[in-house]
Amino acid sequence: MVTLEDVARHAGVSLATASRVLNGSTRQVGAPLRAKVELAAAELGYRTNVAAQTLARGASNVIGLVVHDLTDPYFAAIADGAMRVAESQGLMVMIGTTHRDPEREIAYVSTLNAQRVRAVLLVGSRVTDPETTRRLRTELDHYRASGGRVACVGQDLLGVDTVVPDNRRGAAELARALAGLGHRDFAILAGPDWLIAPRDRVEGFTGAIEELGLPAPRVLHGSFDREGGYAAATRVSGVTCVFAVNDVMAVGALASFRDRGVRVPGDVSVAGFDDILTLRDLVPPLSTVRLPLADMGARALEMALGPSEGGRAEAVTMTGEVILRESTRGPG
Amino acid sequence: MVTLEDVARHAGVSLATASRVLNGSTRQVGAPLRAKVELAAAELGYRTNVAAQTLARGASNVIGLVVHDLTDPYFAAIADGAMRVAESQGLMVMIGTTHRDPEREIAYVSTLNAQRVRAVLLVGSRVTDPETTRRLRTELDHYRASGGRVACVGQDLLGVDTVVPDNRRGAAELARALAGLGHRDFAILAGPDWLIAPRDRVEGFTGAIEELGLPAPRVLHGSFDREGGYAAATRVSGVTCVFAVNDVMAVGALASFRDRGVRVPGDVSVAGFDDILTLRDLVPPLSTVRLPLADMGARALEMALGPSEGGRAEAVTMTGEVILRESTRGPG
DNA sequence: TAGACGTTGGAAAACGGTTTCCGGGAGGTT
DNA sequence: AACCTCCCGGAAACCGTTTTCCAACGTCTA
Repeated sequence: MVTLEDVARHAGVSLATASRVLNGSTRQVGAPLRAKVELAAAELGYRTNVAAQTLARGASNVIGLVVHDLTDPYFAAIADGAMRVAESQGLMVMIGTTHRDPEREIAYVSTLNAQRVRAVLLVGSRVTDPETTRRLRTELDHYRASGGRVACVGQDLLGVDTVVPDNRRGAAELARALAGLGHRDFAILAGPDWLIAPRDRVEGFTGAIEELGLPAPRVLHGSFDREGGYAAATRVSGVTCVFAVNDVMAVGALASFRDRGVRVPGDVSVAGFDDILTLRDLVPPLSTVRLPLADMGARALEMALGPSEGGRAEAVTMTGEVILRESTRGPG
Repeated sequence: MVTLEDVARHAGVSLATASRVLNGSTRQVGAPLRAKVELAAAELGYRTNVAAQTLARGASNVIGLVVHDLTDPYFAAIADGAMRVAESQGLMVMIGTTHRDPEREIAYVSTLNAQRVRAVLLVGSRVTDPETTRRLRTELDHYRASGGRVACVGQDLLGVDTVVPDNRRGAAELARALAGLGHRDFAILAGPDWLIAPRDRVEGFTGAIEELGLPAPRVLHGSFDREGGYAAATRVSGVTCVFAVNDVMAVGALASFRDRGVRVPGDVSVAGFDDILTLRDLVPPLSTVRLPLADMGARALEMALGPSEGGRAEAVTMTGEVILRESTRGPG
C-alpha cells in the first residue's frame, strides 16, 4: 500500500507538498517540485486513500441514492438522470434499494449519514402513515444537522427540496381526455393506499370524472407493480376503459387481458401513467401521462447539490403531458 | 457532529470501551458499561463516521459495481442480483455506469480502488482490443495487490473470478433449434465487433449453421442496443429468420419490422438472446436464449467476496437455455 | 540598502475511529 | 496463603490525509 508519505520521501519533498500537488487545490507548488512529485506518484503507483481524505476534509465525494426498485424502468430512468449529473460533477453514487419497505429507507438514510455522503436523494412515493414519515424526517434532520444535503423525488412531506410530479392534475387531465373519447364507465387499477402517489392519481382521476357528471369509477387495488396490475385487471368487468395508476401496472393489465382474450383497445381501453421507455415496444402502444423521468432525477440532484435557498426548502412541480396512443379509443 | 469521544465522555468510560460497544466485535464489555454507552450514544444521536472507521480498519463496507447501462434491463437484472447479495451481507453498493466506454471502466476501477472498496464487480462484455484489456488488467492488478477482490460477469480475460455466459454454445443451440423449424436463410443482427459477447454469439450461430450445411447467414452490424437492432433490421431482406445477438436489439428489430409492415412471425421469424424480463410483455413473445441474469450477478459477487481459491481465479460457465416462443415459426 | 511583501516549502496538529498493550481485580487451584 | 489465570477497562499509538502555522527566500519599493 503506497501512501502519500512514500511518495513524498521518494520525491524528496515534504508530506505537505506532495499533498498539495496530488490532491489539494488551494496553494501553488513550484514547477520543479511539482514534476518530481508527479513522477514519484506515477512510479510508485500511488492511489489516494479516499477514506483518509474524507476524514481530513470532513466531506466526501459520494452521494446516496435511495430507490424502491432498480429493475423497475421508472426508477432506472430517474436514477440514470441523477447519475449523469453526479458523474458530471465527479461524484460517485451509492445506491440502496428498499423494495418498497419504508423501514429500509430510514435505515439507508442512517447508513448514508454514517458514510458522510455529500447528499442523499430519496426517490419514490412517500407513504401515508404519518409516524413513518416522522421517523424518516427525524433521521433526515439528523443528517442535515451535520451538513448533509437532501432532495426528494415524490411528495413534499419531508421538509427538503423536492421534485413533485403533479399526480392529481395529470390523472385529471387523462380522465378528461378519456372521457372526451366517449367513455363513461371506468375502472381504476389502484396501488396500495398507503402510498401517496397512487392515491393522488386515483383521487385526481375520480375527481375529474365526478366533475364531468359521469358515474364514479370502480377502484380495484393491487400492488404497485406489474403483478398488482395483472391481478387487479383480472377482476375488471363491465367497463369500457381502464386506468392503471402507473405504467408497469398497465403493462400487467395488458398481459392479463391478453391471457383472457380481452382485446385492447377493441374490448377495453387501457391507459397508464409515467411514460416509461419500455412502452415504445408494447402492442398496442400505451396511452399514458408523460413525466420527464430522467430530468426529474437530474433536477433533484442539482437541487440537493446547489446552494441552499436560504434554508427554505424548494418544491418544483413537474406537470405531466397526456399522450393518447392506440391502447385507448372510443367505446363501442 | 457527535464523535465517539463525546459518547465516551458522556457515558463516563474510555474511548476504547465506547468503540468496543458500538462498533468493535472482538472483545466483550461488561453489561453495566455496555448499557451506559448505548444509552449515551442514543441520547447524543451518535453516528459512526465510516470514513474514520475505514481508515482505522483498513477495509470498507462498500463494494463497487461497474455496468454499461443501468436502464438496460439486462444490466439492471444482474445488478439487482448482486445488490441482494450485498444487502444480505450488510454491504453498501457504489455503482458506476460506463455507457460502453472502456476508458470509463478503467477510470472507475481506479476510483473504486481509491475508495478502498472491498470488492469490484465488472459487468459486461469485454472488448477485443488487447491494449485496452491490458490496461484494465494493470489497474485491476494494482487494486488486487492492495487486497481488493474482483469478479467479472463476461469473458475470462482479466485473470479474476468470472461468471461466463456460454455465448457460443447458446447461440449454436439456438441456430439448431431455428434450423429445426425449417429455416435455411438467416440474417444476424450483430453488435459492434469490438465487443466479444456479440462476436461470440455470431460465431456460435454461424458455426452451427455451417455444420448443418446451410448457407452462411448474412451479418448486419449495429450498436449493441435497441437502436442498433432497429437500424440493422431495416436492412434485412430475403431471409426467413433473424437472430439478434441480444434481446434489446431484437426488441428494436421488432419495432423496425412493425414500422415497415413486416409481420413477425408471419413474414419473418425473430429470436434474441438473454431473456430479459421485459420480453414477457412483447407481442409476439420473443424466442431467445435464457440466461439466469440475477443469479449471475449474485454468483459473481459471492465469488468476489468468498475466500480466494488459493490465488487461482475461477471461471464459472452459465449455459443458456433455448426458449422458443411465438416470434419464431417455420418458414412459408 | 533596509524594510515590506508575496511566495513557496516544511513541521506538526488535527480528523474520528481501532487496536495493541498494560494493569488491576476476581476467581480457582494447590 | 501464595500463585496463576482470566477477564475487562483504559492509555496511547496508529491509520493516511489536509491544513494551519511558521520560516526562509527572493523581489520590489522607497
